[in-house]
Amino acid sequence: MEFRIEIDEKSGVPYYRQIMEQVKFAMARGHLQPGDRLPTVRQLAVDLAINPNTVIRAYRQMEIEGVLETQQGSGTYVGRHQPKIDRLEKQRMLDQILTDLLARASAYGYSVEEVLEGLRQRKEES
Amino acid sequence: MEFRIEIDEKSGVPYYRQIMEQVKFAMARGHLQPGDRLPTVRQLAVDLAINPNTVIRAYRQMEIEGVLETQQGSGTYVGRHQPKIDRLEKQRMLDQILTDLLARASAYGYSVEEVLEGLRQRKEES
DNA sequence: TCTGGTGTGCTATACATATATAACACTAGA
DNA sequence: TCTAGTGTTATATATGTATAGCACACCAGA
Repeated sequence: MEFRIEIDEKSGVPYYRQIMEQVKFAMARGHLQPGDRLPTVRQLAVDLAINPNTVIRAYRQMEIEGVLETQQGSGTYVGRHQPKIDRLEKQRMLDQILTDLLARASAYGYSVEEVLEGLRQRKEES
Repeated sequence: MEFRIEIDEKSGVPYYRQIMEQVKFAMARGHLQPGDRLPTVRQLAVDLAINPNTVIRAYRQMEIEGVLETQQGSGTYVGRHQPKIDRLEKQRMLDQILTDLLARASAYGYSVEEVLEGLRQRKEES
């Protein structure tokens, strides 16, 4: 399963929200299918180096929303009701990421063009 | 001056950070030039319908970083003396920023191409 | 000089976020 | 039945975020 969560500590976005967003995006992309088992609370907490309560908060919130189903003693699973992530929301998230990127870059004197060029080189290398 | 700030209440990103990001982004794309006067603390607070202290926090943080200069009684301005940064460190920082970006983008399922396209659009807008 | 607009400083309050720690309840498998 | 692993709950603590309100200091212009 190509499903990995990463926490950006510098983004200012609460950890539990980052977890929720990435799980939902993975579901929308099909990387997480209904019935799939999510990482355990404890394991994900260790992987992300955060407190288990923070993972619980993200999972529980998504269960309330109906996108996840938890079975105490067994695990947390992807529910049948897929979250709706429309084009607008995807665009908004990309905008947010790009704004954050450009803000950091400009703090070091980079222009949009320079960032663009740097990214092109990255792409070529891979 | 085509410089406008908007607050996304749903994003989870603190208001003062959104202000900082957008000011820096406007600088990067040239919409804000050194010496330009920023909106007053009170005016921006009214426009964004937030508390003046939140605006102050954003401005003060950027002054500490050296990107803004405040003149009490007069206003807040884009700094004329942008911080000098060692070229090597600058290059290293761009690498770091790009790495962070790509990690975050991939966590949300965006491809390098999508990120590139988003950046191109940003460039066109400026 | 006076006045209005500006940034600054401070206190207080409320809420959100994340942590640490410990216990509890349920499930699956040996 | 026992055990390990799972999600759950609770308490306490620290920090971050945003608000409200007030007083003060500085500057430019009338």
